[in-house]
Amino acid sequence: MDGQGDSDETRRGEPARPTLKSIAFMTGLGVTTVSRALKDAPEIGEETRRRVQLVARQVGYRPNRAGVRLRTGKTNVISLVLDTEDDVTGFVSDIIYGISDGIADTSYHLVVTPYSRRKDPMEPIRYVVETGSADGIIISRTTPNDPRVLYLLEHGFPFAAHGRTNMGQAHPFHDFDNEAFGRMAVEALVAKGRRRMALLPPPPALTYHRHMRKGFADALAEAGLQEYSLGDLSIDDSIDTVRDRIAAVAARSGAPDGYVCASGGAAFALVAGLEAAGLALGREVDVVTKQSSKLLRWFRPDLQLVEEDFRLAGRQLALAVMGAIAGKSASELQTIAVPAGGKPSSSRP
Amino acid sequence: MDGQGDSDETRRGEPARPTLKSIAFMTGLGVTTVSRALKDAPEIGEETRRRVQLVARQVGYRPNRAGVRLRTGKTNVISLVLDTEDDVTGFVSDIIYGISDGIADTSYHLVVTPYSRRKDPMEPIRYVVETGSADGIIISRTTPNDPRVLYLLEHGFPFAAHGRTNMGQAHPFHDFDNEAFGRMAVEALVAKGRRRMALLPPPPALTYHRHMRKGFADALAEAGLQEYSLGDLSIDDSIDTVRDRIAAVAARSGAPDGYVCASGGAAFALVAGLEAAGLALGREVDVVTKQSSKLLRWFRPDLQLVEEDFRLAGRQLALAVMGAIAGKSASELQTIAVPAGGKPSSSRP
DNA sequence: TTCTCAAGCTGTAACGTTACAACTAGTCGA
DNA sequence: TCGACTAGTTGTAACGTTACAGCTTGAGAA
Repeated sequence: MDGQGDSDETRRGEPARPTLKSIAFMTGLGVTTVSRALKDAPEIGEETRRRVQLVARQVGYRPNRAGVRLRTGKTNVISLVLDTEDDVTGFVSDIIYGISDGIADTSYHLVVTPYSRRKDPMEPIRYVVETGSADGIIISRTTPNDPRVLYLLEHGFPFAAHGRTNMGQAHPFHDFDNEAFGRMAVEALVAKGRRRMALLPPPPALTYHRHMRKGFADALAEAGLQEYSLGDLSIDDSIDTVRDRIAAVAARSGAPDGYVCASGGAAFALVAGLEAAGLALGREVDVVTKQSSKLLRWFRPDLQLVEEDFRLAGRQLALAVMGAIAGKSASELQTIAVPAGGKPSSSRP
Repeated sequence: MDGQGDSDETRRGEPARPTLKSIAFMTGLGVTTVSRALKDAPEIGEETRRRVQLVARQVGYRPNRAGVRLRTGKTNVISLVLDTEDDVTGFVSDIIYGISDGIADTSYHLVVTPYSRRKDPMEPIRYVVETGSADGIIISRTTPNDPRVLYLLEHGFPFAAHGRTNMGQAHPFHDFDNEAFGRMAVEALVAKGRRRMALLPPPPALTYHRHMRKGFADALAEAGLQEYSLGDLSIDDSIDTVRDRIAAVAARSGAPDGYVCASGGAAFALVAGLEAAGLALGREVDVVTKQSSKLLRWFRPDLQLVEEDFRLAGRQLALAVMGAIAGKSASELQTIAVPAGGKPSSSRP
């Protein structure tokens, strides 16, 4: 509609969206004044400010994001970088809802930027930073020496990591206390009289593998027990792999009688493997697992569950990135969620 | 960095992002020519076009989204409007991955716009349309007379619905053939010798409730059977509600011996209810359910499963919105996924 | 030679916003 | 009376892009 002058109607008869210009016209002020008045700049007169804000509210003024972004570089976007191979258990949706919750009542939008683990994990990060398509990034599957974290720190780009690193540089993160989980899981098994403990851990590349393993190992040591190793098996292996490997292990003599499982999804496979070997939960063997979906509780009542709240994680991550964008120091933007309740619980009375 | 002239470095020493202007300078051409050359406009000379495109590729030119958006109104954004109360089973992540897949290699970004079912479902729709913050919208939980669809049609705003409507107006959608599911579920139960069938349906407000109910009813009629009604129970009820109500029903004499369940999440609760009443799957009773997560198959091997592919749904929805944005007619943008395999399958050999 | 036309290229303005430098009017002190 | 100052307001330019209306050049027709 170039050169059609200051019509306030578009072709289809919708009222044109109000701009600073139209508010300036209505109030008889200059565009600059209106802009400043709306953001409570100090050099605007009290009455003018109120008048402008009243009119703006009346006509439903919403700043044009493209205009702001072009002029200031501020995108009002947070980019969630996701691994699309992930997520057997569907915790991603909870994280998304959590983030949405965290950015509600702010001007931020959430953009989902996917990548495939099998391709280059740096690719989406570089894209966002180079094109400036977001003000901040949320990453997950954090590793101890994460190249994405390094890159983002080097470029001074605001971000928050789901999980910690081990690189000697502070950065915003939210994490679940997997060390505490590992410890309390073992303690619960010990309390049930189990002695031969195995851990089905997260993949070794991820930082929280170490946390969980430490909690697990510490508690074992305290109880004077040895770990029964499952080799390189991890919750990232396919469901069928986990089931078959566990079935094989469980059939041996001296097999574990207590399992700690790092994810709800893998717990299904783990239990299936145990049962394939003829073992019954709560009889020959016990399992403690983190649960993300509520469904696990219906799967086997004898499973010992520790809740991990991914909505909370999403909310915390949102707050952390926004803090980083606002320039807060990293040390203020680090949170760790402790496992709820203190004791794993089963749904068997 | 206003008024600093044509420096090609930013303060932090990063090379400035190339713009049309910088490419124009490098090639010695005008900005307009470069713009036209990059989009293969016909009035540009063959050699010039190639030269410009070469340089652009070399320097890694990416059009500035804010610039395009401000000038043309094109946002290159697709908005997925999600109900944050939803999703016990976590299928949302699969839809998101599917959409991501569908928009890969296009210039579209995916923005997640959440709302709460308990608040106004129109709110996010109006927001997107009024602020023009996306080129197209994907909605789910479609109802037969969906006010969102009406609004979007009236405003000529491109969208795709996950699920059909019944409003006598064609629009883009993707749907799962729930009628076929209902029918084949009953047939599978009949084949197992079950006679007293109950349906645990989607909430009555959603369109696919009717589809599933029709398939269910038709197959019942063909087999000369009557439905055992579960009253107003639906898969949107809480897990505990479903379990308790099913347990109560199952304890009656003449209780159903065959159940059709509309969602994987609810199946957990349904089975829990049956077992609480002392019934065993595959013995006194059989259950056919749609599965979204792969996990259901490990829950009870005797469950009869019909796979619904939500990644596919996401991909189709993405194609449908993009088609709508491109101005294709609605009739070309309607797809229905048929249940795979033809027969519900259990993991019991 | 002049005119017309097409091909190829260019400059200007505008989208909505904000940084910046300026301007106006009024107040106050000397 | 003047100058200095402050509070409040303003216009201009620019962010990167594209629509549009030109411009230039050379070829071909008359």
